[in-house]
Amino acid sequence: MTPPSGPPLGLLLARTSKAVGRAFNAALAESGGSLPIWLVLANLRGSAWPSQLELAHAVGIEGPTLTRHLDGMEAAGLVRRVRDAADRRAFNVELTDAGSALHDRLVEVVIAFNRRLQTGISPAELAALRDVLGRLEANVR
Amino acid sequence: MTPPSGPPLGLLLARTSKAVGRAFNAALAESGGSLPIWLVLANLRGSAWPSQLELAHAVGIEGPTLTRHLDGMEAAGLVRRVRDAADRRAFNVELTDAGSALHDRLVEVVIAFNRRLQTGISPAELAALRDVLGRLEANVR
DNA sequence: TATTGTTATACTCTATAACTATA
DNA sequence: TATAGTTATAGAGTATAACAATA
Repeated sequence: MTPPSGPPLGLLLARTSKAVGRAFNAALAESGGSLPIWLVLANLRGSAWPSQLELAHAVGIEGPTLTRHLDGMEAAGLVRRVRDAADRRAFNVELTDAGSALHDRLVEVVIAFNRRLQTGISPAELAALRDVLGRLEANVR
Repeated sequence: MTPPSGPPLGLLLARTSKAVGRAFNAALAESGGSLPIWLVLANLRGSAWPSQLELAHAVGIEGPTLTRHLDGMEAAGLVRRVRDAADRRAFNVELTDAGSALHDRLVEVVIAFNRRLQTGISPAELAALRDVLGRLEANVR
């Protein structure tokens, strides 16, 4: 018999992710980023998206929410919306040089954050964590 | 040598907690709750708080944010703010019967959610998860 | 003066519904 | 009619700064 230990797992997870999420956001903000900006940048770098909506869902948000972020990012000179020649309803979203540069900086930030986050945690523990996290997500899907 | 495996841990954690957090909120909402409401209720049941600010910090928010939640909860008849006789600046926040009843219902929701969340995950894995989660939080503090 | 809590205000992230322009 | 994306609007959760009442 294993007795229940401490707060419910959901609460523990919420608390941890709140703390980690805040620290992550703060780290990104220091370099001029944010979590959604980084997600968009990371999904843009390397992949071409057939539509903004698919990009949005890859990021985990709805279309209008992506529009808002892209508006801000375009105003900041990070991305460009180019009309698709074949289907003039669609846009191809492209990284500008500034967008690529920010992406590169944020990658460094993410790597450093990751290193800090993982301090004192063994590779085996990390692998187990990844595995269990994946199963938790599947359990609520 | 253990090669890097998959997305950065921070991203994985963000994604998992987003998914789990949404499902958790949805489960609480079905019974008329929300994450902050549940946190306030859970912290109120059992403990007496010397000040609202300490309650706020126990919940993980600032004073004015708690004021907002308490306003809503008081309007919904879940809590009562009673002036402290000894220090008339302070309020004692008390659960009403409706607040206690909601707390009881939400406890059930939380237990059920927890059960769903933990499906197929062994006690040893859960214990390891709790441990690692705690260390992750400490690493960013 | 210091503290408790509220008010005023604003920001970020999110969503749904209605609209425009293409197809 | 259907689809890609935007605009309009709204709501939840959060914070900081200024304030009132009390100590």
